[in-house]
Amino acid sequence: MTWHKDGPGGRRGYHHGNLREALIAAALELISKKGPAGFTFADAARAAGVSPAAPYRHFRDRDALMADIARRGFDAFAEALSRAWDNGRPTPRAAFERVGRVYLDFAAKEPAQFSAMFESSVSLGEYPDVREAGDRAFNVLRQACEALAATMPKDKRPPSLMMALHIWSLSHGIATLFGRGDAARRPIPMSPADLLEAAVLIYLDGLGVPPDK
Amino acid sequence: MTWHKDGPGGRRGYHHGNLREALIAAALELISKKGPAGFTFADAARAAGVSPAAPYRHFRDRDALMADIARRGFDAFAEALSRAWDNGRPTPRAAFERVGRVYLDFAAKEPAQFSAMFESSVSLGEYPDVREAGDRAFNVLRQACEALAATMPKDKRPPSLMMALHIWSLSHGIATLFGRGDAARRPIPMSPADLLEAAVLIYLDGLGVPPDK
DNA sequence: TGTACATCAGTGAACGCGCGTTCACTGATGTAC
DNA sequence: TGTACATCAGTGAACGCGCGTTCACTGATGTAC
Repeated sequence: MTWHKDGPGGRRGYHHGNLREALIAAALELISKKGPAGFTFADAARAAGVSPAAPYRHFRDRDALMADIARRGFDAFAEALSRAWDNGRPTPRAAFERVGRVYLDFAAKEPAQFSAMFESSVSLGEYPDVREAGDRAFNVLRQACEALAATMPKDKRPPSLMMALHIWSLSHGIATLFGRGDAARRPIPMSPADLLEAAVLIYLDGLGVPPDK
Repeated sequence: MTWHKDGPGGRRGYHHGNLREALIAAALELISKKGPAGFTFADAARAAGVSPAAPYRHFRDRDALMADIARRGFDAFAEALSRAWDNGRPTPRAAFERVGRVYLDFAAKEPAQFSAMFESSVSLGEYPDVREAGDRAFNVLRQACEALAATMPKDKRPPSLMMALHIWSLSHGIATLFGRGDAARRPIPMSPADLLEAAVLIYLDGLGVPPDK
C-alpha cells in the first residue's frame, strides 16, 4: 500500500483519492438523512461520484461497509467517553455526570454513527471487531463505576458491572427515545440531558454514593 | 361491510378469508425472523398465499401495513401494562414492579410488534393513531407513577411525569440492549428482569418512596 | 535520469432479479325485487 | 323461493426501475533496473 500523506483537509491518492473514506462519509450522510436502512451500496457510490462497481474494491458488500462504520463509531464513542471521564477528575462523581452527558451528546451529534452502532443489525458474530470496539466503550463506563464505588465504604459497594449496565441502559433508553434530532420524536418538557442528570442523581442517591462534599 | 362472525380460531370471509389479518400475521412472522426491514410488501403477499396485487385492497402501501402493526402493538402493550398495574393492587409498589416486568416480557415475547413500534420508522406525523396509541401506553405508566408518588408526604413527591420518563427510558434501554431473543445480543450475567428490578429498587430508594411495610 | 514493467483503483456495459404498482378481468358473495 | 344485478376481494400479466454483482478493460501511479 502506498501512502500519500493526507494533509489536514487535503485528500489525494489514486484516481478518486481516498474512495474508502469518501464512501464512509457518503454513507453517514445518507444514514443521517434517511435512517440506517436508507441507502444502498449503489447510492453510496453515486454520492461519492463513482461507478457502482467501485465500492467493491474496498468493501465486500454493504454489510461490511456498515460494520466498518459501526466499528469506527464505537471507537469514537469510547474515546469520547474516556475523555469525558478524564480519570475521574476532579472528582469521580463530577466526572461521572460528564460521562452521562457525553453519551447523549454523541447520540445527538452523530446520529448516523449511533444508528450504525445500535440499529443497523450488523452481525456481531460476523464482525467481531465491532463487538470488541463496543466492549471497549462499555468498559470505560464500567471503570468509572468502579471508581465511583470505591468512594464508598467497602461493605456497601454495589457491584460495578450492575451499576454500569444500569447507567448504560438508562442513557441508551433516553438517547433512543428522546435524544435524537428526529422530527418525529415525542416532545418532552425537559431536555434529555436534564432528564438523564436527574435520573443519575436519584439513582446514585439510592445506592448511597456520597455526593461531592 | 359484511361481517362474518369470526369464531374463536375460525377464520372465514371472502375468497381468501380475512386477508387483512393474514397479511399482518405474515408480516409479524417475517419481522421476527429478519428484522423490521426484513420483508417487502410482495413477501407478505406471498406468505399469505396471495397474488402481489392483493394487499393493495387492504393497505395503501407497506408503510400503512407497518403503521397498523405498530398501532396494534401499542394497543396490546397498553393493555398489558394496564393489566399488570391492576389499579395498584395489592400495593402500588408491588404493582409497579409488575409493570416493569411486563415491559420486558412484552419485548421478549413480541419482538416483532416491539420492533414495529419502536424501530420501524413509521412516521408519527403521517399516522397519528400510532402516536395516540403510544401515548395511551405511556399514560398507564404515568398513572402508576402518580399513584406511587401519592404514597409519599405531599412536600416530598417527585413530579410523576419525570418519574415515568425515567422508568420508561430505563425499561426501554434494558429491553433494546439485552431484552430480546436476538442471538447476536451481548450476554450479561443476570437476567434483564433482575437487572431492571434492581435498578427500579435503587431508583425508588433514591426518590424516598417508602418500601412496602 | 530514463525506460519498461507491475500494480491496482476505478470504468462502463451487461446480466438476472425481484420489487412496487397498474390494469382490465373474474368469479364468489350479497341483495333487491 | 328464484332470478338478475351489484359489489368487491383477489387474479395474473405486464411495466419500468434500480439494485447487486461480474467482467474484461484502462489508465494513472509506483518501482526495478
